Amino acid sequence: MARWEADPRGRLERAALELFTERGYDQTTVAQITERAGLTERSFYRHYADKREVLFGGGEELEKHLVAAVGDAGAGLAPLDALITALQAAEAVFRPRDAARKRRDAIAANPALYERELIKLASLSAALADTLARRGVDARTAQLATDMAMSVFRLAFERWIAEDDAHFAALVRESAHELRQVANTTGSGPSSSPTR
Amino acid sequence: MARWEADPRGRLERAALELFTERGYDQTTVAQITERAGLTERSFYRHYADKREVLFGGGEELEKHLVAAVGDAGAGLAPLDALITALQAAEAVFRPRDAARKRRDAIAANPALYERELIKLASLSAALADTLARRGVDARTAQLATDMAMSVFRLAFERWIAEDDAHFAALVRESAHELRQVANTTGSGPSSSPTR
DNA sequence: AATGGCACGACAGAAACTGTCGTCACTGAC
DNA sequence: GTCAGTGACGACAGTTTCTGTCGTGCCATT
Repeated sequence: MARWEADPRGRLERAALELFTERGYDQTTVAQITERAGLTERSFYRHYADKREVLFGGGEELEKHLVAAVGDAGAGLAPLDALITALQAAEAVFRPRDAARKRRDAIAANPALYERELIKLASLSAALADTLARRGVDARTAQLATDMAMSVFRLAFERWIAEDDAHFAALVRESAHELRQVANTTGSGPSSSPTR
Repeated sequence: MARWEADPRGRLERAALELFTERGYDQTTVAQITERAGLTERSFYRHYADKREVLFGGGEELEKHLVAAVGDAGAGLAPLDALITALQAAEAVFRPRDAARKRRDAIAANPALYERELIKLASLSAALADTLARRGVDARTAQLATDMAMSVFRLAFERWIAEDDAHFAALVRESAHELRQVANTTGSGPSSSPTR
């Protein structure tokens, strides 16, 4: 017989999301989370660097997945095209929509959690730009392309969460198309009609 | 005679930047900052919501300045053009280059500070997008245009800090030009030659 | 059966932050 | 001139987050 219950991280993450939803992030202490999950406060910090981190367990998985996808798609495509292509495969590592929604609501309700969300996205962005750079793309070009791709990603993800039967890849394509329109609608740039 | 020394915020911010530079953010306590600035720990939290905030005093000023500039430039320009035009006036509210450099180094050396930097930029981004939206720009278009403008801003600011006699407005124009090139270099978009 | 690794509990403590109350220079009304 | 605010601060206690350290018992390897 095992000395402790299984899957401590899963228990902590579920307990945390419940409590954050019930009473808010600030009003729940780490002691309450660990009490509900059935371990001690000290053990919480063995699994997570700080209190916020308990909501961001899947971040590395998404990063690895997208970095690999950019590697695959990178062949003959322009940097932004490679990124947009890779993004379309992201839905595979998303949480179920309702869990993603609860998590999003908790983050939106608390600036400290939003800060953490931002640095996770920045880390993802840096990893993608680095992947492009390793494939010979100029550093500034990689940065600009990745920033645009992340803008598309955020927009598509918001819409994916909001619309019950949305298909993420389609939202990515639509958003990327809109982004290119916005980039080109200008007095000084090419006045060609948008992509079709 | 005044009961207390003048400019407590200025003293706190200078003391904090000194200490962060000398021994790092994590290794300096709020008590040390307030001791050097000549007041108590409790008063620190009357001026700043938390320890990190002491490095981000000028954020509101930049935000107001840019929001106003977008309002002025908004007339007949496309959203992204209005933002890029506004950004070119940002240097007026920058700190001296050496102070900006120290601040940047402290932020780059500490993830917690970088998180705060990101949420400040996100707040600026939201304010700019809101300004566009108030002028009748579609919400998604405003978001995409603002994200691209912020990408240009970050890139231009990095270069402004790195190069001793750089002119910010010129860096903004160059970076915006590069961004449009990257957006257009694609198999599906317009294949016209870049802006000149 | 001995060995070491690993995940956790138990405990102590530093540092970040908050609540509350008292103090005193300054301000404006009278 | 005086006298009740007001505002900025000090003093102090308390909570919560986070860290350091050590001990314990299950488990796998040999």
